[in-house]
Amino acid sequence: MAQEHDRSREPMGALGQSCRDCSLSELCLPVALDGLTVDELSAIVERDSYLERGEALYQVGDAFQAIYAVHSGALKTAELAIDGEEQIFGFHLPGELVGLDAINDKRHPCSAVALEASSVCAIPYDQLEALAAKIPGLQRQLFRIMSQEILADHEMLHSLARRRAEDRLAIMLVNLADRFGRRGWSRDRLRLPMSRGELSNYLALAPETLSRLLKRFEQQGLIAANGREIRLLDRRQLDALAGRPDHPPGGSC
Amino acid sequence: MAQEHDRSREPMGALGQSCRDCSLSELCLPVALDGLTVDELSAIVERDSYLERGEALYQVGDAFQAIYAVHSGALKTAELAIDGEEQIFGFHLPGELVGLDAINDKRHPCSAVALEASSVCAIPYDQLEALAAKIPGLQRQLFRIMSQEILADHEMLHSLARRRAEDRLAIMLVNLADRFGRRGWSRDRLRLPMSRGELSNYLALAPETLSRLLKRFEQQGLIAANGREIRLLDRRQLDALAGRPDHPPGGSC
DNA sequence: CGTAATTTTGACGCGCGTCAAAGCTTGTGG
DNA sequence: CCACAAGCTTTGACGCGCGTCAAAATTACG
Repeated sequence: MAQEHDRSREPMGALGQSCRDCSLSELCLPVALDGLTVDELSAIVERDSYLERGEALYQVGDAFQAIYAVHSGALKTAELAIDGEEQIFGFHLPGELVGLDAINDKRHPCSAVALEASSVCAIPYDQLEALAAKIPGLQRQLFRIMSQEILADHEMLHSLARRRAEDRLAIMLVNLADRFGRRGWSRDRLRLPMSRGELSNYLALAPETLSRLLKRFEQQGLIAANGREIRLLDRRQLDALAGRPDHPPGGSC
Repeated sequence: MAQEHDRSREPMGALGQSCRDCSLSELCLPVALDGLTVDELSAIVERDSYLERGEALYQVGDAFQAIYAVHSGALKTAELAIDGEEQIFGFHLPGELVGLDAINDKRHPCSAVALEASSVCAIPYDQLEALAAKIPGLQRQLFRIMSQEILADHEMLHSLARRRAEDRLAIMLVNLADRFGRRGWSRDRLRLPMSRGELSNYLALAPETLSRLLKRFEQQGLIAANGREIRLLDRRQLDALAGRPDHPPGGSC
């Protein structure tokens, strides 16, 4: 549960199915909950369920029963716009939570779909709420996580709305690198879990524009791209494009 | 998104200074908390503090101590971008909460400034958290409010990012009308609390573009604008532009 | 290995930002 | 109560970033 320990580059190490150290880290991480709490939390968490590429964890309008912690793989949340086009709301990497936006009206406002073979833990919301009422540390932690999501959304919101395409891509790349980095992967080498089309969709760009930008970044020596493999070669300049003077870990999106 | 109960159309009724029914309505409204809870909540809420136009409730980086419920007037939350430009994150109308994005790292990530003479109630966060631990209904309510904010942000995010200027303005107008409407004001006649510059800033438009759009909307008979007074003349068409088939209440921004 | 889907490349056009300047407010001091 | 200044808001002219359309090149997958 400690942050930033430099894990092996093996995705999940030898932890296998146990939810304790992987998927729940978002809940346990920032302020270490004590062992008893973690045990109680583990007790209500349902065993991993597996999703194939393209399989939905839930659909728009489904009744809200649980929030989910991504264990391995990656998900996208999306809805269909009026014109029938998919609109991607966010990507969810291992260790992150999905479904927080459904608490209010007890229905999922978007679908969650696996980008690749993935596994997730379900945390039944009723029980989580009850447990949070019993354990102040957990309640606090939940408030923090939600606050963090609100903040990250605000930042993404304004990045997307008023930065140029170039900046948005830089923001996205360092954001992903940081989020993978937080889970123990390399901070300057990443494998994108989403297609170019999905990425451009999320960034509100035409796929063509994204393609051209990646090429330009490569020509400028900022990155090296090979399919979904991306290496960040000039982190300082990318950070500058992304509008951060130094590089504190970014928010989630 | 709160749900559509039809209150009296008088702005604040005769409630005067009492925080009980006005500023805290966001906390009490959707699922009525019982009387005892509301009393306990009222007990920890600090008396209204008044802000003049342009006065800051808090600044970027200030220590987080309380969340605030807008009682009257209106606030904007904003930060200064790298280039020195102000970037407006959101507007906060009577009955809405400000400061939820500061829970996570105990510092305000943006400033909150009064758009006009305003009054707010401070709700000390430590005490709120303690009370929420004691009263499950309140905890649940807080989770709901935060979830709602996350959802509303997601919606605004994608509105701003991938809709045309025209659509964004329509979205904003119906959004504001709904939010005022929820507080008992007219749903087709509103007085903007923010300047054109602030509105265009929030919508990520040039002020000139906003001006031209308003003119066009007027020529098309969608609205009647006179300074900050706006009348929505063709709600159906505005909803269509905003991308809603019918008009469910919009999110907050 | 063939077919479909994805990604890349090029040509072109439009929406919206930018610059400049003219109204139009709002506030302050004489 | 008017004069002048310092905003705001509007209007017009112009250019560029990025979307759109079309087609080639590459990759993914049965």
